[in-house]
Amino acid sequence: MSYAKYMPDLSHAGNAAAVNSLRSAVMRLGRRLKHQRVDESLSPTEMSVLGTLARCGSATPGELARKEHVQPPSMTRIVALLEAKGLVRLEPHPGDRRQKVVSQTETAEAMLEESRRKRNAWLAGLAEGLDEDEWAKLRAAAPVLEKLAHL
Amino acid sequence: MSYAKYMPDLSHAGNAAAVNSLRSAVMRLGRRLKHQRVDESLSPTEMSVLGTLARCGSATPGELARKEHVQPPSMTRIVALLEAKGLVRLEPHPGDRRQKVVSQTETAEAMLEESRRKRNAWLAGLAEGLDEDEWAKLRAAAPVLEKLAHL
DNA sequence: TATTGTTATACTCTATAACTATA
DNA sequence: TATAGTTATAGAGTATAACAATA
Repeated sequence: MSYAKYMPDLSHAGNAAAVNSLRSAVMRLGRRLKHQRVDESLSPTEMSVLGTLARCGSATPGELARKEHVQPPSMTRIVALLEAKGLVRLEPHPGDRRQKVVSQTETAEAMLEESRRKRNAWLAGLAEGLDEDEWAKLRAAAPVLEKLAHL
Repeated sequence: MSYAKYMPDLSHAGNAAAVNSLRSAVMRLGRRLKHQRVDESLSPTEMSVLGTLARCGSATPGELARKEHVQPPSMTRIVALLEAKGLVRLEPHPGDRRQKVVSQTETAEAMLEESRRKRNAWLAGLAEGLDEDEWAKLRAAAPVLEKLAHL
């Protein structure tokens, strides 16, 4: 059709292969990482709620339900289970007696840290098969992937 | 404790931050990509079975159960549902009349291709917020991530 | 006797609908 | 009257146990 110098957008076509490769690798790695669980008794959503609380500090059941894309009754049950396991604490909402405030306990914090450690160790073990040049490329791309994940 | 030049292993400590960053970004991106579904009526495992069949060509129900980390009775049900939807074909196993051979249909192939397209488009849209330097880093790391995902 | 796949049944997770308490 | 959360109930997905057919 036309030459590259007149079509800067062709660089996007060049990126298409990279995008396809990234999608495939990220989804596969993500699935395998998810299997590295530290507590088999917690469901994926329960783990996710703990992660959200770790990021946000605390939240009401309604906020959690919206963030986890789950209906309020499901969150009621999840929060009750997490409380029974000593992983979250429930307090009355200051200023609205209908609401509650959910926050993570020290136990949950320690469990999340152990979970991150375990997954990091698994990934690092997998990456032992890489040479120094490949490591360098990963180190360079890591911050970009993080930016992408939070866009 | 000691100096870097006497501890080449410290390069692994230097990689630890990258590993942590990668783990976090890959899991988050993976979760978000999983939500970009082309057919809401298929469960995650059903989609995964189709993906496995696309990679392997065909497999017996027992092989599929092992690959998907699911018990045989669950795979019986999944295969039956996929067959009812016209996404897989069942044939007798040549040489062992206890087994069956499951393979994907053209319909499934087309659906998977559309699914890849949709996720690629979503990811490419997200990555529009990156500059050329960041793109270059992603392009360089993409093959490494693919290698990692298949190790 | 061991293995492949199926049937019968129960458990877990989530959803919708109806209800209670508070705003 | 609207909103936050709960209770009651149903549906989807998976597991275990018991069984049939074949190796």
